Amino acid sequence: MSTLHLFDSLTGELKPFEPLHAPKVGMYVCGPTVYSDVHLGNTRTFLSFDLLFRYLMHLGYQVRYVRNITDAGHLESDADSGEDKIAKKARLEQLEPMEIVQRYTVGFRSVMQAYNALPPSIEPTATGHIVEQIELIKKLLAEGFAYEANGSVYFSIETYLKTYPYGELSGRSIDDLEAGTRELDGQDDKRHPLDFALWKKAAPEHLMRWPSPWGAGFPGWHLECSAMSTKYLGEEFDIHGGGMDLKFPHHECEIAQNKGATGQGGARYWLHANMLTLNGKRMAKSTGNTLDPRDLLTGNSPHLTKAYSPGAVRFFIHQAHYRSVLDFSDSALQAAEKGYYRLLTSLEVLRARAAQGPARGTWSVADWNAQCSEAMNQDLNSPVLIAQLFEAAKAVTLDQKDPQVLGTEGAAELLHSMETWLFSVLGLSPESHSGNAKYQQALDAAMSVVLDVRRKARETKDWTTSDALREALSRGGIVVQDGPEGSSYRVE
RNA sequence: GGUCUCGUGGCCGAGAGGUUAGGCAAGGCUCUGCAAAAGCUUGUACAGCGGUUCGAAUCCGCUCGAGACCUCCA
Repeated sequence: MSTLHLFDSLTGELKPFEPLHAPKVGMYVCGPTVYSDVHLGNTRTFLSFDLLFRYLMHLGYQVRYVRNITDAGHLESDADSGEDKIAKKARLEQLEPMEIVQRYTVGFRSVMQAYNALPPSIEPTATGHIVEQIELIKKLLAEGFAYEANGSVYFSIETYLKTYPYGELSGRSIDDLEAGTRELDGQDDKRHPLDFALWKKAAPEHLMRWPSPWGAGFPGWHLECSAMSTKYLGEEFDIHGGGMDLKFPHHECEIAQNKGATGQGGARYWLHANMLTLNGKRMAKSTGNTLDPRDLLTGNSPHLTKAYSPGAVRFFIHQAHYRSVLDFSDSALQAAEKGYYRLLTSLEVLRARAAQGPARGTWSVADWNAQCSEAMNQDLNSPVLIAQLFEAAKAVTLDQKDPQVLGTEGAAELLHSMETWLFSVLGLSPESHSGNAKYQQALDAAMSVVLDVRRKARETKDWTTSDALREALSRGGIVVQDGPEGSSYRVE
């Protein structure tokens, strides 16, 4: 029996997972900035952490999962003239900033729900924690890690370096970082180019603003996560997750803020989910190389040939390891969908299995389950878990011919286990291929009439009529299949 | 320019110093009026060039290629 190991970005190692206060686990994940629709890349990250959340609960942990909503807006640039992203969008659309926030927050939640991601335990907003952020700045000022300049407050990297290292998470040296520093306008207030803002003075036209001891302004980019993770999970907690692109500077700064204020770096395990690429390039709102997760469900995108179910998309995502770059393509998604439906069919076969054969079969469900756990324990290796599910499907097929394979109790256990892995852990939903029950009933009724006519034609070997009917139905998206026990149909 | 990651069979994607990943597609077979579906089965891959080793796709070096970060971004 193995135990859960997670890859910690800070040490670059696979570490055995030992919670600080088992069976409680604290987990913080950087959520979306709600100034536009989430794209499929964002979705992948959140589904990766949903998988972790689910697996931790599967292991019996009581997880407090905190995922923030960034609604205070980030600067567009580091310059003093920088404009709040949310405020900018608001001006463009002639809306209140909080209207933008509300619209995209609702959109984000509906996408997460559509893809069967469990809601986090707490979903705190940055604007709801201005007080905590101001308190954190006060603490950093008191500790000497921050300084005020012209109504703004900055974190001092030089001071910080006297006590702590900086750049550990991203593996960067100060020299490297300085080499990469660019000249930006309006940075006069900063003492050092690597310093970052904790509080920014708001320009008169800036819409999102709050009073503070340093005047009207708004919080810096990295502050909210430090403030909210500390508030809800403590100065030291178990897991912090986010997208790979947040590693630097966001998480690096977060660690510095935490250590500066509390002496603790925050999380003990830093997890980073890798990017989803489209056409070999990173999906990003700013470049337009994006795919809306909702479009996958309608098929309404130039990148798609058809609509997919949320389960098929999730299956596709979990067929790659969360730390690998995954390249999206319609054909890859189709391949995943076919495999996924095969597994669901196998599950239906297992559900319908007659109680026959011995109690235990020759195929060990316990061994199989152990292998599934082993896969997930290796840093959430969902691709291997899925490969195991196909092994189970193979056993189900063998069992159909020979009930000695699974046996009565074995089959029941396998069914329960497969459902657990597929639905509870991988977060796939037990979907029906059909839609609305009322229309399904009506269609069944109509089809039984048509198939009956066709059956009569076939009995008299009137292949012309029978094939014409099948052809016509096929054009309408109904596939008819003839089997030994008659004909069946499915909608494609 | 700096830091780093990756390059696996037709495609997607695990693994990893010697042992079958898995899925999809493709070929063959079974079934079948035909078709479909389903089942069985086949393929022997790890960018290139060197090196270490009894043995490397897996370790080291170089080359080529791709990507990420260095600037808000999951």
